[in-house]
Amino acid sequence: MDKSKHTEDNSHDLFAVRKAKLDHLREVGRDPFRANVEQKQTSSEALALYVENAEDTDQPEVSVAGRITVFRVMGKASFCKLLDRDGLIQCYVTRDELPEGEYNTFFKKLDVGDIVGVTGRLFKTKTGEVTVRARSVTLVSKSLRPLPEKWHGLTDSDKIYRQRYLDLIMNADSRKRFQQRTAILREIRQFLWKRGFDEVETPVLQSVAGGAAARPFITKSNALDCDFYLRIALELYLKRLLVAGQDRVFELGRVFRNEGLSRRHNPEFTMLELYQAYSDFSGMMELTQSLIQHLAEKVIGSLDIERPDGQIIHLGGTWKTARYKDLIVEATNDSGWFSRSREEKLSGAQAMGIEVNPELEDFEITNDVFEKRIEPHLIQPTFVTHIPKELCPLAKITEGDDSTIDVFELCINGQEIAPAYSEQNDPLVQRQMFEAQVGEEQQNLDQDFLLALEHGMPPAGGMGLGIDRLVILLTGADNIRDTILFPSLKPEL
RNA sequence: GGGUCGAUAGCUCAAUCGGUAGAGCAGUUGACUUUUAAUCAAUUGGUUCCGGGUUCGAGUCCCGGUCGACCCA
Repeated sequence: MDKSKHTEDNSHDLFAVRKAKLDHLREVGRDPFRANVEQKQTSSEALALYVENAEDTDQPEVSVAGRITVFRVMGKASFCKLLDRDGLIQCYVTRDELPEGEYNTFFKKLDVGDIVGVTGRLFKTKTGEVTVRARSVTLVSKSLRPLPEKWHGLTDSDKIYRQRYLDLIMNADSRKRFQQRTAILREIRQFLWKRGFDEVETPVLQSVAGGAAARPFITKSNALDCDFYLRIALELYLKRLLVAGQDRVFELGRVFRNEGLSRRHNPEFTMLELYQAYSDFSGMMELTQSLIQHLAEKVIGSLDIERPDGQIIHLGGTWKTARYKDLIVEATNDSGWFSRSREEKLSGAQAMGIEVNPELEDFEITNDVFEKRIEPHLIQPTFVTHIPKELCPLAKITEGDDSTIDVFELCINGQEIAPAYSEQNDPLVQRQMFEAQVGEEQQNLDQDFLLALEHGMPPAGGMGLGIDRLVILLTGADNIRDTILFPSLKPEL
């Protein structure tokens, strides 16, 4: 994009007009970028300093800084609004209150988008808006590109994602959502620190991508002359730390899955995984519920969350639990479902209108029923328990029922958001489960992890929480891309 | 991967049946010392996503491609 072409009349060329203004500033000895300015207050801090019912001359002086987003020149007086990290503040600028000549030769030539510092006393306009009466305006960064239109803002979804900075400048909703995401991450850490968990960092580059069933990204180390996988889960390294004696650990980090993109999937996404020795899946149930309730109260300020469709999700109280098998029996209306043959399940699922890959294993057909006919309807928080052992090789078998494992999947908002287990710590059983899972592909078996387990891992509860889906839930977003600052997109050219 | 829809000025959008590409905002010039999408007057600005084709004539129809959104897998 070359916007710097020169023509006779370039008043239509917004870049050229601003570049000419920039050149002029340099000619008269003002550096349009280098000068800094002291920001003594943010917009909201400044507004809070206003003294009600006091004379204008008794109001405090403030120094604010930010990007001009509104610019109204009305002859010898002007209003502009500055956007900073807290929001907007209005400034009132007049010819007579700026230093001699500044108003006409400098201030009026500023543009929407420029970043300035403004100092002056507060006052209230006749429409009641607390405003800074400027006695000085300092340009600290000239903007060479126009901002999107002020009323409609930026709506082109492609531009919103590719030029997120414009979205964040223009759309207060978007700013708020990402501030909430930041607050969620902060409050997760606060919550876990209080419970004695330590935050750790484990490898992103792994020679075996384990801990989940997903296709990894592959990359290459030049120095070590070998391939690495980008991690698909955090689990196997965190459990090594349980072996090491770190009884309460968590990691909050990016994982990568080389699979499709959708409203609910981004190739890189953020996971919380935590492990607590001498706990189990029921301990995790308490922790998960408390954590999410804490986040809702602290960040959103309510335990009732409204979805984009208006439905309310109630996060208060003790959440419902339901056994996987009971949900399946209810959905299929077949109390004998689990004793049916593979072929009977296949035709049963098809009779429910589910497109099933006929190659699928017995338990996979059942899980298709779960994912397509049950999970989407679990809007209110529900712990789904006693899940078939085939679905997760890393958890302990339920005592008294060797077909299920000590697990829950927390479903909210129609999607799985957090699985938790009583972690498998029998190295021999773990090896069998792994071997059954990887089949012939022995290179996908993490021998080093099994070696660690053979040294003895304390019994532990573990939990994984998909942060992006949690943010969708708590902020009422309807798309994962609206919760990720820079979602994965195809290159433009 | 499949289906549907979309891409026109910096931004948000129009453009009838295939017949001179328009508006608002932004920009430029002028007026205006309490505005709130400020107002008033004048005015500039187009590779209609890209490449082919049909046609006297294509933003519009056809074919191929790129990117995106939604739905499905």
